[in-house]
Amino acid sequence: MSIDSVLAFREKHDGELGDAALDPETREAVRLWLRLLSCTMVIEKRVRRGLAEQFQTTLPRFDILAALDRAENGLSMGALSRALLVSNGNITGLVQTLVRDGDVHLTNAPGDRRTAIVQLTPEGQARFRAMAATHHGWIAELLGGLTAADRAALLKQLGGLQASIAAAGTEFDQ
Amino acid sequence: MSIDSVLAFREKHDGELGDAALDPETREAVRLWLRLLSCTMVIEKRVRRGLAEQFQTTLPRFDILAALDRAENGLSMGALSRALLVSNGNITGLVQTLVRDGDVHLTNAPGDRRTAIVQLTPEGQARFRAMAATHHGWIAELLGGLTAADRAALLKQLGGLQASIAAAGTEFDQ
DNA sequence: GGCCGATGTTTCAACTATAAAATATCGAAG
DNA sequence: CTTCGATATTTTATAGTTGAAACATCGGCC
Repeated sequence: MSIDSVLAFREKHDGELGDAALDPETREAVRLWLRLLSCTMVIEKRVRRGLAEQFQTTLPRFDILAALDRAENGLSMGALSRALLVSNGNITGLVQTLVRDGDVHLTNAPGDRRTAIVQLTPEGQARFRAMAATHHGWIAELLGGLTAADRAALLKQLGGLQASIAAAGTEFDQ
Repeated sequence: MSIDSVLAFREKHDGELGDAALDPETREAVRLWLRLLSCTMVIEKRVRRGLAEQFQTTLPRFDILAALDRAENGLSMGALSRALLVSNGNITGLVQTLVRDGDVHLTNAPGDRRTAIVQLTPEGQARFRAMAATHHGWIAELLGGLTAADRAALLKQLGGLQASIAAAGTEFDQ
């Protein structure tokens, strides 16, 4: 199945929720959510496939390397977990495989024997930067059909969505 | 960790990719992709948590029920796989648990003994519709901070993104 | 010094997910 | 009819993912 046919299918069924009586505002919100999800999943699939085929690695491993490359002096397990929005236990397993492969190494945080600091090895950093360049190319390709103005507008609207989500989140907390 | 802090972290690091020399257009495209991913993941997490806590079910199972509720006369395994963008083998396992729980049943396609047709049972449909109503409420809540105009604009822009992805996809195919 | 709630990490069971190989059936060409 | 490429599904091996429980350590408080 091509990416085309996926989008065609999604588009065809987009919004046909079978909800007899549904407030139009809610209906539109759900429609928006389904489209957001569809876009994300298709791009994610493309990246996942590329990482597997060209670099024999996986997206979660790549994500960890990316987070570590951004951080100057490594990150703790907990910080990685929060940065990538995944559970603590998940990070433990992923970091173990990265240690095995020589991409990262673990040290103790000075003065706190609980926290383990994960850092890129030089080889890990080199491997990551090669992958990142290719990865950025895929993204540029997938998003290349939009004009720079389109991309800027979408970025801004998504910023508004983040704010909306955050506002809903604070309501839960109270 | 609250949803707030997730977004705060993502926002803080958004775009800081550590890529020394990177074409500004590509850099912006990657920034857009990260923000898209962040929004999707946070919403998905909220839905996943709600389904687990309030209905003791999971997002993939809900997705299958939703696809079947949309389709009038059931869907084949393959059609479900394509509709949900997941692998065939995955569908097999998920449908098995839904059959066990009495939400769906399987019949043979008339005239083709290869294809199995999955259909909602009356109980499955009733359970799904109750969940869907609550689900729509969560979405409306998370997206409620946007104006109707914002949502419409975002929907349209994401349509453009789908077109861009599809265009990139056809290039791969050739 | 010793308790003890809070914090950081790992372990565990259950579930999702994929690609590739295996199985079953179809349908048409000979 | 029967062979054979194509299609639909399941099986298998490997990896990700979660929440909750278990474990380890911290840091204040008495």
